[in-house]
Amino acid sequence: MTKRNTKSKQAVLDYFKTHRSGLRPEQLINEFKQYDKVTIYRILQSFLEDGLIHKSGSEDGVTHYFICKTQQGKHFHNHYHFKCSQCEKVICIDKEIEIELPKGYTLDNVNLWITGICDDCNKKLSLSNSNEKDNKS
Amino acid sequence: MTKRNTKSKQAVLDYFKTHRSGLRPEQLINEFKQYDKVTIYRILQSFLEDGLIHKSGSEDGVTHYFICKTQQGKHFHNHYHFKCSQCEKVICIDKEIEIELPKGYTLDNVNLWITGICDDCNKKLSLSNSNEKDNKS
DNA sequence: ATATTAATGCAACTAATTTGCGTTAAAAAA
DNA sequence: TTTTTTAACGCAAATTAGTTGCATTAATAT
Repeated sequence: MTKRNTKSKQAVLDYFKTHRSGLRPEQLINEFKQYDKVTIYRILQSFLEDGLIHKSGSEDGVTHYFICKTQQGKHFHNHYHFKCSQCEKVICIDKEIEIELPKGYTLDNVNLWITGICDDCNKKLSLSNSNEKDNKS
Repeated sequence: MTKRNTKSKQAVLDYFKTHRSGLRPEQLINEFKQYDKVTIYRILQSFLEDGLIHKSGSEDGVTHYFICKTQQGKHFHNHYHFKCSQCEKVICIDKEIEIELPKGYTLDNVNLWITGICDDCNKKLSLSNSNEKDNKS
């Protein structure tokens, strides 16, 4: 028999769709307390198999899942992950990356994580900086 | 008091120096059975603090450690990690990567993992392929 | 409606890493 | 060189992330 559509799967998929950012299993487990963590892991596994999401470990070793914008199975060198070190949000940015490998090397897959400050946080930071200047005691 | 130089630390550092490839804790634990695994983890932690090595999680979530060629503390966008899916070796390749971030985003750190086939394995593969052709039964 | 079996919940397990604590051994001080 | 100080060590136990087994529940094909 084929796969089944269940409430839990639907709920998790909806959650992915309303969150641009990458999601950690732990986040989902907390968000969906009504379901067992095993169920969450199995749902993620199932979505992976269906090519609905993709998985990537951040530089500090934490697994993140991302909804796939294009469902072409594998995800090649046309996106990367950005983690804001201020708000901790992770987003998946679609942009071609130029990779030049040494002679004789061939490429299968690319996993690129960038840490930095996102636009929102940069704006907030520059705002609070100028406030500090104004209100110095 | 400051940090101490011990036999175990020296041995692990030497091991790093004689291995171009990235090392997993598990590998080191096996290599240095004379030391407790906790000691290995603490040595790695200590080297990290001293900027002697850097840490990076591969796309399948396995932590790897790399000796730092330049000891300038942080490691910025001038290297990436290549894992050969044939021989499983991981090497750190120094090569500038062009990263173009969306407007308003600023960059701290880059962690790039590439999976593919290395030069050595590609050669072996093409060799065994041509042998197959010659010796077909 | 009923039968089939995918999906679930719970408990227990595994692997990777960390913490606590008493002991050992670098290296600073005597 | 000997003594003292405490960083580093070894061992056991804890923690965290993720997995497995199995009996039960609920989608869905008949």
